[in-house]
Amino acid sequence: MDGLTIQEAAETTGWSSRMLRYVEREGLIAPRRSASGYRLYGPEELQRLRTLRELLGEHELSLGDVGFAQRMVRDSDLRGAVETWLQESPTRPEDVPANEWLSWEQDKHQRLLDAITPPPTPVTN
Amino acid sequence: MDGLTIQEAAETTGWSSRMLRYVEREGLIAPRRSASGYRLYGPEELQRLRTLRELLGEHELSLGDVGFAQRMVRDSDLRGAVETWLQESPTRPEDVPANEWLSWEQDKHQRLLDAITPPPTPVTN
DNA sequence: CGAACCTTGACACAACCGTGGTAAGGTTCG
DNA sequence: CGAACCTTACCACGGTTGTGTCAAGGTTCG
Repeated sequence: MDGLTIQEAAETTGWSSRMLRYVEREGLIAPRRSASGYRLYGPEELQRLRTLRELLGEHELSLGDVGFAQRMVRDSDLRGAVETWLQESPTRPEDVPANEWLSWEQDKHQRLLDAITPPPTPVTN
Repeated sequence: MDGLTIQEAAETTGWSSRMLRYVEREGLIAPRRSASGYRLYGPEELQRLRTLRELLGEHELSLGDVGFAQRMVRDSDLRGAVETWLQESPTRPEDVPANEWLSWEQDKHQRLLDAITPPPTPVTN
């Protein structure tokens, strides 16, 4: 069995083994399994666990938040919907198809610029 | 007083007035106030409330999730940190501290030796 | 003026979150 | 073999979410 067991991983990352299972159930870090079902944490998972810990500590966010961010990265449909809503204050109908999330990164400045120049759009109720 | 009061807004948007206050406390939609402190919902807020309702209905997410997405849009520091973590999945052995590698390599051979005599145990939990 | 609103604050409550523990049973390994 | 792990599943418990309701007091407007 190469890879650390859950308890060993817990000790080197600062999580409890209980939380390691929880993190996995949240869809964030799922180590591979041995033939008999034991979780086996490799260096990569250990590193991610540490940085995850750091991330949670530095900003005010929850595992659920990170899980949600991940969902948005993977589900472009969801991401598009949320992004669209967030930018909807200045209300504009036709919008970019919101492709991959990288466009989010690359376009962010443009989008911000767009967002602060709102065309006065009266909505008919 | 131009603008709908909270109850009127509730009726046209499908939220309860209670939830309208809650949505506001979540930082999502804050209508302007009259001189005496009454919430006054304009067409734009009403529209946003409706689309927010739609968004929550169509995807499996919470007000908190949308609030978090908004935080990420506004706080580029936070967004950067989360994005960085999410992209960190690819294996990068160089990032692993040397001492980590030591214990890793140390155990590896032993673990491998142990692993080459695996009884194919069917896991039946 | 008085009914019908509005405000904030508080109590209530189910459902979930984060976390620990325990139990019953399988796996590893000296 | 037997101690020390591992697995899942469940109980517990304070905290947060989402939602309603009620109270005490201010505002609007016919």
